Amino acid sequence: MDEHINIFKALSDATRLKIIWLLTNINEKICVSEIVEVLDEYQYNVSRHLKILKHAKLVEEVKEGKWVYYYLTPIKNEFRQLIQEAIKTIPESQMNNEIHKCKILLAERHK
Amino acid sequence: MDEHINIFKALSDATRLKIIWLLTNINEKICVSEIVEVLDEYQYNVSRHLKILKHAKLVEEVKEGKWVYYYLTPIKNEFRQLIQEAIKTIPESQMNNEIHKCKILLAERHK
DNA sequence: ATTTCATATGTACTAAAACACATATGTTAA
DNA sequence: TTAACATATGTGTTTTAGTACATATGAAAT
Repeated sequence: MDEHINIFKALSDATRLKIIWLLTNINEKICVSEIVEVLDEYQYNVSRHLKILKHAKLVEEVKEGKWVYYYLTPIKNEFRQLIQEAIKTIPESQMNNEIHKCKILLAERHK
Repeated sequence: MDEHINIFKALSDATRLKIIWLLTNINEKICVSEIVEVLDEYQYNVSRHLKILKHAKLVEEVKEGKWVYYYLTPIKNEFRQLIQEAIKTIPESQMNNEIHKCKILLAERHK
């Protein structure tokens, strides 16, 4: 019960929902400074929100040099599966072009 | 975006999640005093939580004499559908026998 | 008409979450 | 070894959410 509530709570903030939405739609890991740029939010706030998402077991992290990359925790139960699918249905139009900025940024990265 | 956040926010409280879980599993409308008894919570708190669920468009109400019955808002989009299915996967064991009390209470009602 | 019952809400209090500033930690580059 | 960069966190402040008590509203029963 508490685990489920933690997940709902983690998703009930605009910044955090955007992060999860991005990770869901981009299907790549992304580092803190990239999220900061895409969401145009303070670095310390992004870090704190990521901590909450990690606590809810929605994301995991991997360190690579100076950077810390975050990615969706692999799904291991039906509840998470359905929640992820629900998030997938949130239309891109509602993300006031964060996704667009993100795509440009990721394209840069692949050069 | 805000609508989705409102739904997640509505579900991120134990009392409210229990109410939605009950409605999901009982598949019947239920009145305020019944929820009060089943969840063993103050009447005024239940009323307030129901107001939040109504605001998130998760429940609707129908008045019958002195009583106000609440029921799940009929599902009209995929997001809600998936959220409902996710809630359905939360096992009864996590609801520390509220569901049991509820079943007894509903059985009484059908006499 | 008055009492009783079911539900909702005003108001005050408390607790929890979000935010902002400064700064710490750790890593790479110069 | 110092400077620059990426990320995290301590602390204080503000905002929001939850709770409790009293009481209002409105319907049914006496």
